[in-house]
Amino acid sequence: MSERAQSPECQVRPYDFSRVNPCTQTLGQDGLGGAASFQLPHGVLPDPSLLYNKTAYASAQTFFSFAPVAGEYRGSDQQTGEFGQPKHWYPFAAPEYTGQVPGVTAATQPTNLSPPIAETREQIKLPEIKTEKDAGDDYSTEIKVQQYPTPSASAAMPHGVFYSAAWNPSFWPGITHITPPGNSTLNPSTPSASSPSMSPSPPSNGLSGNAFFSVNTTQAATEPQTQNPSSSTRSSGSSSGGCSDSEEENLSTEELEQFAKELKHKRITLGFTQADVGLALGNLYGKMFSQTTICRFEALQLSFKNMCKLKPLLQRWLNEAETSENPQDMYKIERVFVDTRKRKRRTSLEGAVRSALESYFIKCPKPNTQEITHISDDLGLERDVVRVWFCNRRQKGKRLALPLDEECDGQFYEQSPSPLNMAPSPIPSQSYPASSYTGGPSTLYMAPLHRPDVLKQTLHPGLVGHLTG
DNA sequence: ATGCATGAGTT
DNA sequence: ACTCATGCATA
Repeated sequence: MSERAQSPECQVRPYDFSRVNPCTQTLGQDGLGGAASFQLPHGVLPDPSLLYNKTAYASAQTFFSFAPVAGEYRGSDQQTGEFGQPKHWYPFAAPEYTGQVPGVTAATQPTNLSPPIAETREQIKLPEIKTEKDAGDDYSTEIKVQQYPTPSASAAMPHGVFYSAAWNPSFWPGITHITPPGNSTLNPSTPSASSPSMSPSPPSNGLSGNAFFSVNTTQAATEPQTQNPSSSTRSSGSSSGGCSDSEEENLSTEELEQFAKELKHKRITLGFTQADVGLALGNLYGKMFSQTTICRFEALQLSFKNMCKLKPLLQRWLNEAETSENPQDMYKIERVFVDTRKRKRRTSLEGAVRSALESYFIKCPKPNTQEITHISDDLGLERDVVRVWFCNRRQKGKRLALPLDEECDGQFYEQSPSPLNMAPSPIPSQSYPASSYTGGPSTLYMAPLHRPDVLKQTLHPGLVGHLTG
């Protein structure tokens, strides 16, 4: 069994809403019609150009010298509701609304109305890596504000061109293999929103001119989508089987891919942001999600299981949104939460350090305590930072198949017999295929590996298992 | 959109 | 100590 064969299959638990994400992103970041995008993280007007400027990972080379103390922490001090809009403020983490009745369309009654509190945080700049040090006071009581954007933004219309969904299905259980001859999973010819049937209810947004806006009421209507058994061997793993909680059916990759695309498309058409969707889910079904998650869902960057788990919810939301008279209501429910918990300040690793870590990773993706210490020592990082980095790196490696070609081509990293022997090779490897990041969103999800053999060298057994079956 | 962090559940 | 789901913060 692979690692992913874990059982908590239906752990769609209420979660803890004490930490609700505030992401106030708006349309435009989707890499699609990017037009109207006025998001204000902290009252700072971002430069639209920035959003797309994925200036690769400037692979700092060769030295660990201290980064040019160019403060990277934006001086985002406050954000005193600069939107004339009223904001509902929940002084204390709203009690879980898990028990909410599905169907309560956006009717969330604000318990308390208060002016948002200004949040003040100080910036800490460290030479190389920025982390929180004594910032205990920094984020002890941050107020998260969720404000809703103007639906009109939906004017920015996509054109049906999405990223070339190329997340590697081969990492998912059930997806037997890569490139099955013929009916390959990655069929660019997504026959999805092909039927130009107008939506049953063009939202009051007045944006109904999208001829290609197809709504498959059949599919969306009643979520029970137990369809398409075409998915070969799925879910074999955890025999925990019975997931009474959510209808996580056997979905095929195509389906998910298809749905993700559809979701994104329609979401944008309806004028919702990813954050809106996440919020709406919470209000409608009691499970809130962040912009990040919705984003990852659309980008197919979640695990297969996770995708399957979320699909039904999103499906329902989509259905609601399409049917609703006032889709805007769905996200009008701006909320503010107070997160009293402290979170370590996100450390920002310097390019060179990342490269070094990457090198280490290639040699040994799973360093033990000792090795971690060694690495952290060598790079002058906190052990935990290193540990977490590796965790995330592994996780990332599973989500999207890394452009292994690049990594494997670099001959210098052979899998040393004994990882323990890792030599601190600060060789800023070209591990980070910066090139691939410059070409825009679509290039990121590049070529899913088609070389299981090569994979073995780099990935762990568990994954290989899926590949070689 | 993605890097780093957190926490629950596993192994 | 790891995996996995998820999210905050940031580019």
